[in-house]
Amino acid sequence: MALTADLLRGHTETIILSHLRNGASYGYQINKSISEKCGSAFELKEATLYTAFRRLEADGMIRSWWGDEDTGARRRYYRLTPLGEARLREDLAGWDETKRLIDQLLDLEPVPAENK
Amino acid sequence: MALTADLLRGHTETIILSHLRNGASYGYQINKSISEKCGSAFELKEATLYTAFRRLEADGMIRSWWGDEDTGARRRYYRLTPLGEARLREDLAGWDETKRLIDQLLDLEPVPAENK
DNA sequence: CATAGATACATCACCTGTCAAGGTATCTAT
DNA sequence: ATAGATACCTTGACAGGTGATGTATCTATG
Repeated sequence: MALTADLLRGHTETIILSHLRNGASYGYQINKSISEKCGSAFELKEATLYTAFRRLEADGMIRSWWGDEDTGARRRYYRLTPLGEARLREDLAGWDETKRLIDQLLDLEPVPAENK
Repeated sequence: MALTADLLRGHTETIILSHLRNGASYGYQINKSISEKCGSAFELKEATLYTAFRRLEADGMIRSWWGDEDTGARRRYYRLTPLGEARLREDLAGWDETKRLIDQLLDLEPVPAENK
């Protein structure tokens, strides 16, 4: 298992939603932003990104439209829907809970020593 | 996506290895211990557990043997190998890094505001 | 003694998210 | 012209998780 390959599985959608919090953006931009944020530690693959976009839009979490650029390659913009905003809030809470849960399962947290 | 379904994917092996840190144990016991630790929040499924055991043993991370119980159902015990101990150390470090990385990707960490 | 439930192991087929590989098209710099 | 960046997309394969199902033993209950 690679250092950061399967460990981020399931977080892709949350990461995307989070990147749309501050306004609409498009795929390439989001990917760039993510890459810059983690240096060489991790890279969201394009295939993963676009399949996640599909899923999120099919689920009504984001909406997309073609930009009207008259120069350069066309861009498909995405923005959060109200559903997506709610989902993001849930996911953030879920991540917080997940962190605590895994920490506990790995004995990284001092557990109240009343068992045994 | 459920609250804690796909989010723990990839951590199963680490969780198992961690549970073997304090000595040998067997599948059912490990599963019970995990369940108790997280209440109703999460449950390691048996199928998941046993396939993980297979993988870990095939990779030389754990070793197993049949217990000599003369009463009750037979038990297959597992213990860490030196390889497994090393792997656990790596995984724990990896988890720490993963936490920081995801936090950053979700804008949960104050990032040095020198970009843009 | 029949029944239910806990203990304890195991396998199989399926589902889902990830990703390598490949593709298209436009603009900019040399 | 050529290379490289920008920008999108699809396909097939893979791997881990899991529901369903099966085995066998022991204990408690009426």
